[in-house]
Amino acid sequence: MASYEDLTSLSVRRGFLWPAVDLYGGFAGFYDYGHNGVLLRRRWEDLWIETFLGLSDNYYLIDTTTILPEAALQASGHVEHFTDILVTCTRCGESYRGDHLLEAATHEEHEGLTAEEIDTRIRDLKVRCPNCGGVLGPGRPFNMMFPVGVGPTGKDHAYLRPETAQGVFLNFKREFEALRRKLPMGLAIVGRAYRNEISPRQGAYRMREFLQAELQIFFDPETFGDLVPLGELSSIPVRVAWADEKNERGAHDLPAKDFVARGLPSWYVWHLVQVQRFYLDALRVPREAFRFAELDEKERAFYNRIHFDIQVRQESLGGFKEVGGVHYRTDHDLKGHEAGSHVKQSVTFGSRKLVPHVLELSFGVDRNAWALLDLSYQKTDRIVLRLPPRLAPVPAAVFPLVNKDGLPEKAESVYAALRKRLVVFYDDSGSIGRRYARMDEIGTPFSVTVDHETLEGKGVTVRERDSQKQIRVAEAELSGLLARLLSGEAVFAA
RNA sequence: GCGUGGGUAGUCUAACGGUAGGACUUAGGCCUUCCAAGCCUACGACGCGGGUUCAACUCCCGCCCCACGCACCA
Repeated sequence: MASYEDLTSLSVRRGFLWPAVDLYGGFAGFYDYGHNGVLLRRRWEDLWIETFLGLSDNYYLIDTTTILPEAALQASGHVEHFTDILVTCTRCGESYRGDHLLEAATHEEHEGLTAEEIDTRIRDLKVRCPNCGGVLGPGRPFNMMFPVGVGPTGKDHAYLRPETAQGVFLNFKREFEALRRKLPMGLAIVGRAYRNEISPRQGAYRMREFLQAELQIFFDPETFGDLVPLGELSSIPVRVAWADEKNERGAHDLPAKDFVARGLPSWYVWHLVQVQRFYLDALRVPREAFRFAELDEKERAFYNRIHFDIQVRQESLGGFKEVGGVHYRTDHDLKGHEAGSHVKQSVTFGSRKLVPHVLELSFGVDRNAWALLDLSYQKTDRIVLRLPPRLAPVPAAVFPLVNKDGLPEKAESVYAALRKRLVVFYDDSGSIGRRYARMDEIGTPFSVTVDHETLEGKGVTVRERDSQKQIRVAEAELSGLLARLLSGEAVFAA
């Protein structure tokens, strides 16, 4: 159980993350990572890459620019759909989306109007503030994308990318050739994206600059289901909250085949199962703290036909919170870029000529890192981060039991040998108990102590974080055993 | 963006219109044969800017930042 304050305090004290630029009073929506935060995040990324690129031998990582010219984001639909005209009441100060006000007054769609057009219609229709009846002020455009002036004149309009996905779509044809024209093809990016959030909140949850890990899978909708057959997965229970249950606190289990019975494509359900495995088995998220949440048509982004959020229940954020999503984007993006660029995006695969469809597995890296901190946090007489061993920033530490009798020298040589294979931390300050406690706070699963018996050739002790129990291990077997404990090949048995 | 509450060492917290105190942490030392022990020492703070005042951490104004509620979240 971790309160928001518990986690921010620990994060700052132990070098995970904190508000950016706090030297100058802070910068809302931006966070910096310290040494342990970066290690945690990178271990999550490694596991993500291993898991999701491992779904096929034709899935790869690419890397693309974070600044995109207006034309590309026009074609993707972001320039239009990302800009809202906001209107503020001059009396009570409430803000509204101009198109929503007009829609309520006329029951007609008013998409894509300029601020001036909205002002004119509000005046003509005598629309007043729905809250207090006051006079509405002038409309002003608000774009969720950060504009960037490129070149000496700044006249070449560009934006910081609002999602990594567009970088993949822009490179689809290049990679389809380079990867020798095979479907399905998966292209992933782990990189930064930027959104000018109106009010960033809750630490790493809603930021203006954040890390995404996204895999775009290009496939032929006619055959994809045969390539990833549900088979024995069809009876696997999947945690879900349907759109009409989204406000409920929990979720229920439903066999995968029942999702298909409800009309979802079997290949989509197959990927839900894989994502759930990643959370439950690899990240060790407790079953009751995980769920997919269905989004109905009103909640979905303009490009998604099927959309389930991936949610993790976090005490510090007040319940289930989105950490990712599984999005069926159809051929929306490639068709959009085909129309915008006048470059054909259709390809020939087998006997079919088609514009491939896209399934997007999208994850917020910062949100996932935060969720891990939240779920791992345990406070009794001391604080312990019960991270899965593989995700711990520092997997092992080495201490001399006392600083005399040649123990520090021996411990340093054990440390020197271990660090050739692992990230290890050496500490000889304070009492032995204090050193264990320090490692517990950053989630280090195993601590090695050199004592007097070590000098007699009786090996070292290995202490496990969660049980505080110890086993004695011969020096020659130490690094091999630690490696097996971390990978999960061996279990700690005291 | 609106409203409410708030901002004092790394963390948690106290007080005051006149020398900003403690606890924990950290570093060094003594001691120590396994879970934040004890003793000594040291480092370290009033979010930023302006105003009032002989004097402002304290009062006033503006800004920044944080939490919560509303709105927003393609």
